[in-house]
Amino acid sequence: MAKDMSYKDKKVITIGIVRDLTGLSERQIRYYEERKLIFPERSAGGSRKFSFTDVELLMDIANKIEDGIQTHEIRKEMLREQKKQNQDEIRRKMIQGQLNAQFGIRRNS
Amino acid sequence: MAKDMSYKDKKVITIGIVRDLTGLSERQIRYYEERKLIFPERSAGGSRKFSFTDVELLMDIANKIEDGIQTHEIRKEMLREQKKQNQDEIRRKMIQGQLNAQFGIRRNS
DNA sequence: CGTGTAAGGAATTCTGACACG
DNA sequence: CGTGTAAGGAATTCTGACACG
Repeated sequence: MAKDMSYKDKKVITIGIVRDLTGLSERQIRYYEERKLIFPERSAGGSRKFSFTDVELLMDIANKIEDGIQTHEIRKEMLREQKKQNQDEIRRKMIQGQLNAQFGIRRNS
Repeated sequence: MAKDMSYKDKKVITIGIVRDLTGLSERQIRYYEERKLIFPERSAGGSRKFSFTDVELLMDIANKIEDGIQTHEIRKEMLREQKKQNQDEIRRKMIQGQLNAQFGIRRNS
């Protein structure tokens, strides 16, 4: 049922490692979280946990910042992409629903 | 040239996360390293860094320990597998070498 | 706006050792 | 042999704030 995440999306990397992986400062990483560009999870004790996807996203963000794009703009971009992907998802499911209605239940929702 | 490791083999997970992921105690994890069953890397400050592959291996190890197999046996098993894989690798390269000699250089060593 | 930094505290990790069995 | 635990210290991470611009 629930999308069961590959390694790439598992939140298991602490901020120090992310710093080493991206070359960004911890300050920058925390700031981008504050601006809602990334969403690390938390350990029981409160430490941030990132995924490889987050690491890649951070590098994209860093590039855009260097190009002078503001975090607010980056966030809006990301929301637009998110919205588009959601719509594609809905469309896909509707088409699948049509097929199911005509030809019966199929595997792979 | 150098095998460029997928996410699965990157050493980026600290011991606390590995503990949560495997259900093992930190003591057990450190002990299996001491017995040369796993080989975490180290951060600049000395903290262990594991990969997802290590995490999976640890779960296999834990199962074998439960079955009463000793760490020394597990290590020998692993060395045997390692050896076999190396031989397969050599064989593969030799065959590829033969092909190259007869039909010229090909992509994908 | 984006980032550096010093501050103080809490969580994390490390090693070597004693214990049990 | 494999694992728990208390011990002391060092490395890691956290938050809120001041600074600059």
